[in-house]
Amino acid sequence: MKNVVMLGHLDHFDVRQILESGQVFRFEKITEQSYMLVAKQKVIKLAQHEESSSVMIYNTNISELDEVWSHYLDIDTNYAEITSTLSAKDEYMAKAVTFGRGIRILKQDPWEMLISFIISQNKAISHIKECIKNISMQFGTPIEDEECKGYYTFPTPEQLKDATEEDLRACKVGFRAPYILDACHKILNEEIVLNELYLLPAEEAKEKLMSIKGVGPKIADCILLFAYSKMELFPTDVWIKRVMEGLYFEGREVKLAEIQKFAKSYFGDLAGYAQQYLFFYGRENALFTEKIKTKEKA
DNA sequence: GACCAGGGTAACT
DNA sequence: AGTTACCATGGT
Repeated sequence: MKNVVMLGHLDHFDVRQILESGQVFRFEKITEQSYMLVAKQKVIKLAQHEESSSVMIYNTNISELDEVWSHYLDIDTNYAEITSTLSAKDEYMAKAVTFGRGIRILKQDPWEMLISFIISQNKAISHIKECIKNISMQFGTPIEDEECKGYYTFPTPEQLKDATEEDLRACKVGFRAPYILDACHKILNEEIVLNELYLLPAEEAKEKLMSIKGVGPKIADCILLFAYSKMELFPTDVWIKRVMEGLYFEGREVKLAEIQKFAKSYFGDLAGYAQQYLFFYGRENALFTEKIKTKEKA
């Protein structure tokens, strides 16, 4: 039976920061303090109390928390240690960690991450969310739930294989439609077995993923970080590139390879975490100053 | 209407 | 090996 579960005394856990840090796309903001989240073929509501910061998870129960959500939400990782190590690196990193101290890196489904980040290329996050919602409604399965209606699972490869390129374009994925179909085929004919990638070193897993059309180094890094917990990776998108150039390269433009090399030596096994704090800090600041600008104009 | 978004591919030197 | 045009779509 579904109910409510509370996570109390949990530091380094901010629902908004976790969901709005660009790692997950299947959520909706309900109020300032609560979100709906679709994951693991289920729908839950996450609500966080402003002062006590305790988290309520609606539409689940204790055993499901133990079996599913605790792992998904990365509850057992010691973020106190991670943040203190990163904060000691430099002043800016310390600021980023303070700003996003409630971030956790979720352990999401490899197949869903693969398709989601193929869609992500050269798109804004809000639009990525729309595309994924369209695809789920079109090809996923309605989630049977007394409390939460109108939600759909992310389609399996078997469900998605019936999609035509036109179907996918109708979901607004544009030129990425053939990429999605190629991913589908390579999974179904077992040219790539996603579960085997957990066991491979990051570099080998990355090569396999990049044999799929539309999957380059950045997208492969995202999949490996957000689904396979390869925490040493440092996905470098346009935001991270700007932040890194400003911080560690005196503002001059540098190659992706140079940023990767620096991040690997500077952040080591914590590169993935560092990347997430920097992304969240850099992006929220940029969006904030942009908002101020447009307000001044008006 | 140009420019940008959690980039990558293919066709060029 | 290193550049560059182009790729859909929506927002500013």
